[in-house]
Parts: sequence; structure tokens; C-alpha cells
Amino acid sequence: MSSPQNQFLEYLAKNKMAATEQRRIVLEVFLGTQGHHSCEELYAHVSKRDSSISPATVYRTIKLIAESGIAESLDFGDGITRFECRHDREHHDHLVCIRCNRRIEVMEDRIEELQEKLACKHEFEVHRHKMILYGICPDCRKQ
Amino acid sequence: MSSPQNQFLEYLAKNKMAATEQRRIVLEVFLGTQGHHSCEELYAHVSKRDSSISPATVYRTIKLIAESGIAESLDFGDGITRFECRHDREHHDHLVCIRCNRRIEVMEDRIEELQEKLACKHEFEVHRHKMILYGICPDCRKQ
DNA sequence: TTATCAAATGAGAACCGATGTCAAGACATG
DNA sequence: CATGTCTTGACATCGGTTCTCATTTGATAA
Repeated sequence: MSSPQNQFLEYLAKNKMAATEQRRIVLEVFLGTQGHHSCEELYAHVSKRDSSISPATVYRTIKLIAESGIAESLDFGDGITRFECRHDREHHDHLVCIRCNRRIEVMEDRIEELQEKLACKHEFEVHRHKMILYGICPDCRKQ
Repeated sequence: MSSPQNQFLEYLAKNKMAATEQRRIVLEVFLGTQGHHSCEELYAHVSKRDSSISPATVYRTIKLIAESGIAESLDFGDGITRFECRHDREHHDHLVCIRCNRRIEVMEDRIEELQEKLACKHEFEVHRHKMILYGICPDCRKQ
């Protein structure tokens, strides 16, 4: 599999979109982060690298990065869309602590299988899914 | 189990909140609906019964109804919060068609069990969860 | 009942993440 | 290079939801 940079360039070329300096910078900054980040956070990081890049461009570009398959958008239900890197990573779901907001990534193949079966039973063709378990994390339970 | 009306009144009393005419009407209207409804839709129905009730009151009241355990808030990721009746109903998850927006309710005990186990493994105390499968429904697949 | 006061309401402003608009500037192709 | 389209930055706008605050209402005590 090619590097995320090349994957993005290929996506842009395929859709006849320009490989601008701003898009390169936003992608680099995004790849340099870990975990789940909002556009606002991403914009803060991008600004450090090039303060002339506008928030709108960050919003526009991260969407492209998601469409190209490099990022995945996440919705934890607090009204903020976050993005995480998908490149060379397994699919996973999330546990979210409703006290401290900590988010843990989890994976359970048997759940994925059952989801597929469930959809099949209803003749649904699943494109993606979202599973979030909200609760209290170990640290907060001790308090 | 008491009626939802009484359950709501008990909830209000316990929290030293007034049982106003507006709250009674919003609850009645909500109980008279089926499926998943946004505050805007609910407000439209409420208005027919009493046009002097404001949107803000509907927003405020449906939140109380959810906190009292009678309603559950749903987030399908389109920026609109919807509510469905929880009173005397089993928990269920949703299949959402990304073409026609049709939403199907589904239930799979084994997934619920696995979710519980998964949380347990991470010492998480789960309060609620959200599982939505996005895809194409049977009708849209035929087209 | 009536008086009292905290709580709830209606109206409309404010909020905020996100998107739209548009003139100016940058990129790819010939 | 020159051309024409795409992209950008700046800023306005959007839409669901929440906030503010003066007015009204409900719950409690007298």
C-alpha cells in the first residue's frame, strides 16, 4: 500500500483536484497527530506551520482526506466532528467515559460478525457502522 | 410500572420542579407519537394543541422527559436530535439507509452480551450505548 | 383563600460548529 | 507563458439548540 501522501495525491488526481500547498500541509499536520481531533484543534496545529491558512480550508481539506479514505470522521454526540487516521489501521469502536471524556479504542470481531449477520437478515447492505459504549472508565470509578 | 404520566410527575416532584400545563401537554403529545421525532416535529404537533407554547419550552421539556427515563435521545449523525419513547419498550438499535433515510429498529441479544463483556474487559461500567449500522435498505438496493 | 417567592415561560438574541459566497490568487494543461 | 478552472481567505450565513430576562405561573405557607 502506498504512503498516505501518495494515496491523497492519487485521490486528488483522480478527481481532477489540485495538489495545493495548503492541502499538503493540512495532510502532513493531520498525519502528525494521534487520536481523535476536531477541525478546530487541527486548525491550531496548521496555523503554527502556516498562519495564513484559514479555518475554512482546514474544514474543506479534512473532508477530502476523509473521502480519500485516509481519515475517518467520528461523532461522539457532543456536536463536534473529530477525525482519526485510518491509514493502515484496523477498524475499531470506542468506549467513552461520560465523566472525564476519555476515549478508548476497542475491537471485537464477533460483534462485527453479528452486525453483518443482523444487517443481512434485514437485507441491508452495510457501508459503515458506529458503535459507542458510554460509561464510567476505571479511573473515574475509583474516585 | 406506573403510567408514563405518573412517572414524569414523580420525576418532577423528586427534583422539586413544577408540574406545569405546558409540561403535561408536551408529554401527552410526545406519548401520542410513534418512532423518532425531532424537537421541531414535536413542536409542530404541540402547537396544534396549544399554539402559545414556545419552541424553547418543547426543547426544555423533552430533555426532562428524557432525563426521567421516558424518552431516549437518538443521534443519527445528521445534526438533529430525535427522541423516541422508552416506556415499557425493549432496548434496540438502528439500521439507517443512507439513500432514503429509512430507519429500522433491530435487536440482537448476543451483540448486547458481547458489548457488556467488552466493557467488562476494560473495566468500564456501561451506562448506555449507541449502535447504528449505515447502509442501503432492501428497497433502495432494488433500484 | 390569598400572599409570597422561587421556578417556568415566551420572545428573541446569542451561540457555535460548519458551510456558503465571492473576489483574488494559485495550479495544471497546452 | 497564457489560459481557464480550481482553490483560497475573509467573512457572512446557516440551523439546531441554548441562553437571557422580564413576565407569569405553580407550590407552599399563612
